[in-house]
Amino acid sequence: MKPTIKIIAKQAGVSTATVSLVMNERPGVSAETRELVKTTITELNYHPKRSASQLARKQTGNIGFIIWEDHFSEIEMFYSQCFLGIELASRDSDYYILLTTVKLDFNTSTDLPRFLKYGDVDGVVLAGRVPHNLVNMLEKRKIPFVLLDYDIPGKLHNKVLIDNYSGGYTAVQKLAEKGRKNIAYIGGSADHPSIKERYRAYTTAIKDLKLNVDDTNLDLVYQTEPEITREIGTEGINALLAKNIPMDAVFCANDTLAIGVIQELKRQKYEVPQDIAVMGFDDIYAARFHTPPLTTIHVPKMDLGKEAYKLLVETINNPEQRPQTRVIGVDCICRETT
Amino acid sequence: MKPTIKIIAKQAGVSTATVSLVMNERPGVSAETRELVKTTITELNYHPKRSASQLARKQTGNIGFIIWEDHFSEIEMFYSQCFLGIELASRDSDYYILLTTVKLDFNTSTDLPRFLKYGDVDGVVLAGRVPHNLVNMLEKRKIPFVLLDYDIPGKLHNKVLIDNYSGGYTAVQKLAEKGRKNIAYIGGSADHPSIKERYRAYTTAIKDLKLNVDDTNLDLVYQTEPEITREIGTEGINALLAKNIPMDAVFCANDTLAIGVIQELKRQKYEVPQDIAVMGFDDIYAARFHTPPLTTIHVPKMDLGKEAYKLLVETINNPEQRPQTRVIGVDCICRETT
DNA sequence: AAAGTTTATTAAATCGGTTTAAAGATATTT
DNA sequence: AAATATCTTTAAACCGATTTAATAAACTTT
Repeated sequence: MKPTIKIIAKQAGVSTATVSLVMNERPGVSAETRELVKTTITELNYHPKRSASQLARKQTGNIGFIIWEDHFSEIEMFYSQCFLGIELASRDSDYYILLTTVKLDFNTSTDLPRFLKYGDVDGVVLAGRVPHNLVNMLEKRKIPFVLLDYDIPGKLHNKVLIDNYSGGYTAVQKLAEKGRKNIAYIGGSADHPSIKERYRAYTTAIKDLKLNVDDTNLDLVYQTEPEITREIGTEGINALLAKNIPMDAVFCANDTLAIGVIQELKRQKYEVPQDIAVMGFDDIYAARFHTPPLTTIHVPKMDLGKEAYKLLVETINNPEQRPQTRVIGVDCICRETT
Repeated sequence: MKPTIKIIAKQAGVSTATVSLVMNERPGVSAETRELVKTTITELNYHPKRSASQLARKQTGNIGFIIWEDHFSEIEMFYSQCFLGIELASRDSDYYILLTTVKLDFNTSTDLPRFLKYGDVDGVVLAGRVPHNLVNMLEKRKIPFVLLDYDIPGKLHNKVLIDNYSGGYTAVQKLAEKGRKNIAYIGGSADHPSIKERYRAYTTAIKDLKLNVDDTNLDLVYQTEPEITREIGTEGINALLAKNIPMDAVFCANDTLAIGVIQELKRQKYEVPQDIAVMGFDDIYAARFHTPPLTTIHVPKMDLGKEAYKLLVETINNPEQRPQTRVIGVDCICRETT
């Protein structure tokens, strides 16, 4: 039988109250007693039962992680890595992470994740694009939450963002450093805040660095609405090539696009990077193992998760704290496509 | 304030015991009382508190999902999909799934997942290749568990497997139906039980169907130990081409390899499928969107997870049940590489 | 040395369910 | 009609922690 707090108390010759105080590192216990209790705890290998302490504390000890179904299944591991960062960070705390997916066309009353319906979490991390009505609902119900790599413009929320702007700027800068003069941009999901920022950085950098002088109309840009896939990359590069404007580099809004672009360029016998350099964004797993290995803006996904976790826990412990925005820096990893 | 069982009892004019009996669908309550209690429960939107019922029931209400770190991060979503199947299946039960990763060189005493160390799960699903000492430990501690897509030869465990053999056989059969006579095999991770089975099916089918007659030494095989990557595919196809044996099709032990193979074939100006047909295995997300779309053996990953979940819950509820093996069927999805 | 503080300790209530055992009500047998 | 069996219902114990409020002990003041 696993030991309980009573066993420990009896064994150490103190009350359960004292044991509890020691376990939770709270004052009001003499040094000797504290020591005594601690050794008994380790001797008997005692671990307090979660359900009991949760019941008494009126906490659940769980954190929810919500992600759009398609994102978890289909995009190349980006958010899974964020999840892993959270899971890792949670390991030296008392929280467990409950992962669930939602559909984007989701109905607050019928599709609500179980752990929200039954109040089984103390807070929630929302990864990537999530239903706005879900966010509103959390706000209304005053459930602590953090947006991870997502932003609802005009709303003040806790959020952890990638430094998309500086990443985009660096990307263009690096290409310029390598001597590229006519740098194109290919982006999908133009409505996603992150992608918007990357594009904004691109245009600014182009101007600042006085690039694309042959192209006064900023015509080296291909953007579409749909989700980002390799096919959009293929489509995009073809559209740009068709314009017959000088172009010696492409900055892609993410790696998946970039891989699609390179594939198509290779098919059409362009040499990468000799003829056209390609820069991605995200540094997904495939980027490193691509042939040739993709130069890209590295996003520390685990760190994103870690930071979201930290921010959430702070918010849980301090509900009155004003919503915060934390920005995670990125850097360029030069591989062989530039 | 959220209603408690007491509130419900008072509201319905019965005891908490009765409410509990009704909630858990247990006998000993008259039809009218049952009805009355049920309506009060829905009226007040009552949900029993997990921690309280867990404490009383001496259960945790959690199921652990353990996966090798590298598998979760790097292999193309295979096990993430299995996880999703489990998560989905768990939704209409009372279990929550706790996902964690372990390193393969893992030490039972220092690296034990938290939920095992503290006894916070009622059972565990182990996905893919996992440390054997972990399995032994679960066995010793009599914690219910199910292996998902893994098998420790010579040991009797609960496990859910892919029908690798029939999948492999079908693969060869389909290629033969398309008129292919010299079918090669490329496989990595030769020590993985699943891969072994696929290879066994290949050799048997080749014999049964009297293929590869030009090659009496079964020399159209490339196998290596390391993890499966696209690069191994490239390596493999080159090794086979170098042999200069007639070859009009390649069956790859999984899709990742297959994609590597196709990439290399294209680079070397072979036409797929005209010159060489390529068949994969797994039907990963990328297979569908590959150019050309990959013909492959579809593995219903969500169903794998679902079945593992069902089996685990059965085992939890009936610990004396003998270990079971459940095999999940597969089928060939013909796309454009054959 | 008595009174007042401060510190250490614990008895007992509490969290919100489940379950056992006993009582109460009904139905059945003799 | 009394005795027995069956079905409903519930009081109270229990699960294993936390926390409050009271007590006991040690330390300061005057």
